[in-house]
Amino acid sequence: MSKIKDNQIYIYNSLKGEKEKFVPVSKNHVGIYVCGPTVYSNVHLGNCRTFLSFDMVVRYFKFLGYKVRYVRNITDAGHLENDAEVGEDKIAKKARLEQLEPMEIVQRYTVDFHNVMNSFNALPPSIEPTATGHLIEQIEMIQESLAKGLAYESNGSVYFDVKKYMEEGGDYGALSGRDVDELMSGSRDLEGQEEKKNPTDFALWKKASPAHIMRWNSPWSVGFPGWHLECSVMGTKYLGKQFDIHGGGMDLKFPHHECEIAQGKAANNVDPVNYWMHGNMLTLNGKRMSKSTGNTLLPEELFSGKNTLLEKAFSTTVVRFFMLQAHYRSVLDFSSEALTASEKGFKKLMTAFDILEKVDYKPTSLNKEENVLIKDLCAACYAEMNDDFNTPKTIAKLFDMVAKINTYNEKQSFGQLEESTFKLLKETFCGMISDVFGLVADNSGSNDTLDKSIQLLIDMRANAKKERNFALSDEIRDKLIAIGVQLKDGKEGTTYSVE
RNA sequence: GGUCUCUUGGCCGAGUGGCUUAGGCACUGGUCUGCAAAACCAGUUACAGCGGUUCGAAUCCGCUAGAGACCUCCA
Repeated sequence: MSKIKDNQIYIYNSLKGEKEKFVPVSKNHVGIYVCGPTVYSNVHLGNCRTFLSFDMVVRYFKFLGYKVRYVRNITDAGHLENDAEVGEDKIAKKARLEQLEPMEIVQRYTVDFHNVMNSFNALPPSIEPTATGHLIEQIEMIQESLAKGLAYESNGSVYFDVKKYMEEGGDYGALSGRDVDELMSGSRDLEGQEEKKNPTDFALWKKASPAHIMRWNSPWSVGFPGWHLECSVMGTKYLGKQFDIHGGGMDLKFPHHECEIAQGKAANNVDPVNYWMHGNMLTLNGKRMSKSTGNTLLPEELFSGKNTLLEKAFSTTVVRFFMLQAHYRSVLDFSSEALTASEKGFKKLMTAFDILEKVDYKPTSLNKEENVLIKDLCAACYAEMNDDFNTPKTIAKLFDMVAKINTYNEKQSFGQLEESTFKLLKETFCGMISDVFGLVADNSGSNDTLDKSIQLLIDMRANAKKERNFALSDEIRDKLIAIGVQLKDGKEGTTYSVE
């Protein structure tokens, strides 16, 4: 519990445009809502970045001892498409093309999404609600807005009245820095526009066209809920009318999150969210990954290496580490070269991790300087994380620790640290890597049999060296490296690592 | 067209008024080794351009150039 007290987190609040002291609604508890995927196709790496960013955020809160309720929705209905078949549900379109039930599509890609998230070692949310599972609540929220005069019905559809909302003290545009008057004049001509009082008004309920397969009954028409409603409904239902953190990708800031604020405020007379967090985009070839433009990379292509952009296959853990090396609010460009560099650094980090996990601590005479240095490094890790989850800076500190760990290991001098300092080092270093960053060593290739086999070869090589039979000892070393096993000669004997 | 953001060394990527040598990768030298690798130590390369504010600016302001995001479904 004291860890919470010792670590005051500052969060960059998109709503205010600055870092703010994090004070939860309920002491030692965090309620966080993250906009989940629209399940009409495979999630790509760009989608993954956002979810992994917030996975790190949730993990850090938990690491400090907060009780976290993490809600991340599945959007399985309601998003409109803006090409030839305007007004049609994305999911419905795909369903017809593939001659499948809409829910079959939803099921397939939900499963895919879960598999991908698992492979990245992302923690599952506490609640993963679906839009279709909350239609009653959505209809109720529309009714509330209508009752308050902040929404109006038009031709079977219901729209949110932004102008009225502004007149009653609303601040539509505050999150995304937009001027409502400009939006009123600058909006494009979209289908259904004539039903609206003003171009900025957005749909709460849409009457379904005959081609629209996903449809439900409502007091106004057979149709489907508006694009922004589900998050408002599910966020407040599970986290309260005013909750701590709402996260999502930068691209959702406008209009999605702007509308969410308006809906929430209209329904409950309070700002629904205290801290808005927006993760930045993962780019490919300098441009944002996007389903609609096809500029994407799928996780499975990464693991198999089957993409012209990739020189080789990469593991999920390396990709995760790569992403953590950049701050979540910065654009990150994906490239094979950058990933290769990360992979090498990651291995170095994990080697030190293994050393620390296995080392036997025996106190010797105290080295005050080193003792203080380690304590400072540990404190710095927390300080960097507390500063708007600055993972790249935290990682820089971890690498400083790597140098220390390696030196201590080589000189067998962990004992020069106080026992409490050693424990702190282990807890901080290993805790940040595995608990907060969710990084796990790739031990896929190693097991007991392998370990014994390689140990046998190490012994044989040692004997060959003793007899100065370097041809044999080098052959063992070189052939092992060709297989992917690297021998490491140290003062205390030879160890190995598996590629 | 409107709104906004970014431009850091060979590459990735932090930083934000005066020592951060950020860190990683790569490279160079050294220690270790039978030779290597690994590890450690040391070192090199920088703040898009121009002008301004300031005792001092990569960091603040302005202009120019380039890139990107949002304005429409999108993490």
